Amino acid sequence: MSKKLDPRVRRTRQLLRDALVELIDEQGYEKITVQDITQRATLNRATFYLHYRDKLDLLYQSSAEILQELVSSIQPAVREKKEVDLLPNYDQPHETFMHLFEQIALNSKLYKVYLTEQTIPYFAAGLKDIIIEFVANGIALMEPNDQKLTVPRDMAVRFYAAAFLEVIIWWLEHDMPYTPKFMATQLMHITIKGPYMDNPFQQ
Amino acid sequence: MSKKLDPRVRRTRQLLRDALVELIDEQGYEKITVQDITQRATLNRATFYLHYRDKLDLLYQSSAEILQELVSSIQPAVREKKEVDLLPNYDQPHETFMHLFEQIALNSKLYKVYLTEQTIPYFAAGLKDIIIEFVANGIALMEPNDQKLTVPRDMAVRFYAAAFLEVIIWWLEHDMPYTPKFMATQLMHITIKGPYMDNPFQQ
DNA sequence: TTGTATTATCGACACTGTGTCGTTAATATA
DNA sequence: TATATTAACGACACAGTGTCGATAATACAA
Repeated sequence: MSKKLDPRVRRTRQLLRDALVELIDEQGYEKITVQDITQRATLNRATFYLHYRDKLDLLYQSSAEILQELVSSIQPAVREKKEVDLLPNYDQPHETFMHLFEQIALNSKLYKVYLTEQTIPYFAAGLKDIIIEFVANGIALMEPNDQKLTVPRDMAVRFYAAAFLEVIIWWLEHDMPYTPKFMATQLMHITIKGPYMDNPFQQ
Repeated sequence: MSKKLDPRVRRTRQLLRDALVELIDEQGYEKITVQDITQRATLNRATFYLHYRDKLDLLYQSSAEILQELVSSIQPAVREKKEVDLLPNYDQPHETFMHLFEQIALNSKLYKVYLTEQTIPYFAAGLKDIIIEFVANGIALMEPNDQKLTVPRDMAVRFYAAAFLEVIIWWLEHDMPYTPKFMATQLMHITIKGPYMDNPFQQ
């Protein structure tokens, strides 16, 4: 991944990406101009165009890189586990989602800004796609038979993926009041039992 | 609501709003300029500024109006019902959500464009807020005691609201393959029973 | 340590889109 | 039909964009 890239180039790109996050946090994505970004990064505006096509391109590349790191950090941890350990268990947090929360906590400033700023394209959608993968795998492992699902499979996958993403955003908006382990456990609880402790509708 | 507004003004605003939806569908929100919008609406660019501050203002006002219509159309239908009829039931679709799907179907072109275009600010968030209200009311009616919820109340509310919104988007993306009644029933199923017909974790 | 290739800086340019004039034309309603 | 309201139109200064060519700085290899 990290080729022998000129340190100056890495420095310049990092400055631009940091400036972008800061400015989005302060003013919102829409209001920002390339001029603003290069000014904050203490770089010449022409330098920006040596690295990115426009403001959106900078956002896309930053997002893709962050999300790639997220996936890379979770895959190996999960591969070590045996399949049986990945099955949901009411009192044990799911490994994948625990790692997900942990990794996000390491970059919480960026995730919070990118996920809560309403005008940011791509990032939330990209993260949702990643979670969709996880959820699809989890449901497939638990129940491969479509007939034994309460609703169409892809509807269920989208349902839980969006719900999980929302809980992540909730957690960031509240400045991470619980540990990743606790959060992953909570997801397990609500997914398995639903919202109510005593559910009169369950057989 | 509808004051004695000059017909020409209503016509102009409608032209601008229709042009906005069309152009977002064709090119995406970010690429569109005020010039594009007025050209499509066959209006002078200066006329635009007599009604809206900028592109975002047009989007906000259109969104707010559509969402206001949605809420207005659901409230009276629900008020007629007795409280007991609003409690969830496994084989009956929830009234509120059935009306929600029906109302969205009446304006499906706009909802589809506004909800699936990733770069549109506000609209999805606004609809989510509305659904949050419905969900919060539903859970409060079903279980007023916080101790008897599996997770913190506001976490559960956000969880299901985001999940419901995602199912609406799924439905629109697939060009409404099921009736509103069927969709509302499906939501009831997955919310009450979870994704699996036979759930070994339920007491 | 020095030479060379790469990258950043700088000032300038044409271009697009914005927001706002003042004037003139069109039109809804009384 | 009169009149008040709104739209159309052309013009303007301005902000931001994307791209030049020339010059300066710097990383890295010999």
